[in-house]
Amino acid sequence: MSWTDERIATLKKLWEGGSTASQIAEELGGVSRNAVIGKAHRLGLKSRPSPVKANAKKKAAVKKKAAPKPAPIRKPKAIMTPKTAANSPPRPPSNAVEQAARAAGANIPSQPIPNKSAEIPKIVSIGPGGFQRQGPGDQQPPIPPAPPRRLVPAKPSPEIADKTSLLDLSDKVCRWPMGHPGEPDFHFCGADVNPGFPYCVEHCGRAFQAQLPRGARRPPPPLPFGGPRVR
DNA sequence: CCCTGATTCGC
DNA sequence: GCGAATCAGG
Repeated sequence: MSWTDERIATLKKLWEGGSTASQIAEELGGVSRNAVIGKAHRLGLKSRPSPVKANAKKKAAVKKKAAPKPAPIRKPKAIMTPKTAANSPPRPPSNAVEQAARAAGANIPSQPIPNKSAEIPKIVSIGPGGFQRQGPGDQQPPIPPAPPRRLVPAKPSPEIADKTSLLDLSDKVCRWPMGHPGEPDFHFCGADVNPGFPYCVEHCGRAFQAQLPRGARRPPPPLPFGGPRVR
């Protein structure tokens, strides 16, 4: 079978549609899975989740078949025969020079990723209004021209304007977190605390299982998150 | 073992 | 250009 325009179009469609090479081959008929993959690559379309390529962890000195195969058996395409060619004996690479050259020069990493020496958890300081203060070592010279970035409003966004920030916490306000840390509008409840508790009455109801009154003495409630801080 | 895609290289 | 053979991860 030859690759007619129509067949190529089908290949493209299915390939980009997410079908596996096997499925495509079956759909097209008359071609093997390998043929499909080979054609796909030749067409330039590629890069679909490959089990092999997904990881570029360990460098594998890929040695290909320089192995002298006495009987190059080309089998009929329709037949899949289990192949067992374990070539353990060291084979003399007939193209050793080529391989050496390839190993030496041809394989240059296309991307020398500028590694930022790992990502160190940075301690940031939040200024009034929720701005993130810049530390002495935080300067980033390489942004001289005005970045197309949108400027932060002079006053805190309405979203969090009235919200209780970390710095607003005290023994008198409810520390119940609203939202999740890292979210833009993460804040704390901030309502008046239920005396003796880190939360307001409402959130005490959520933090502490209502269980209870047993004797005169109020048993200590189940401790949430390590328990209320007593100061 | 099966599956997958990637790659090589004789044709 | 084609695709079998082979590799290698899931």
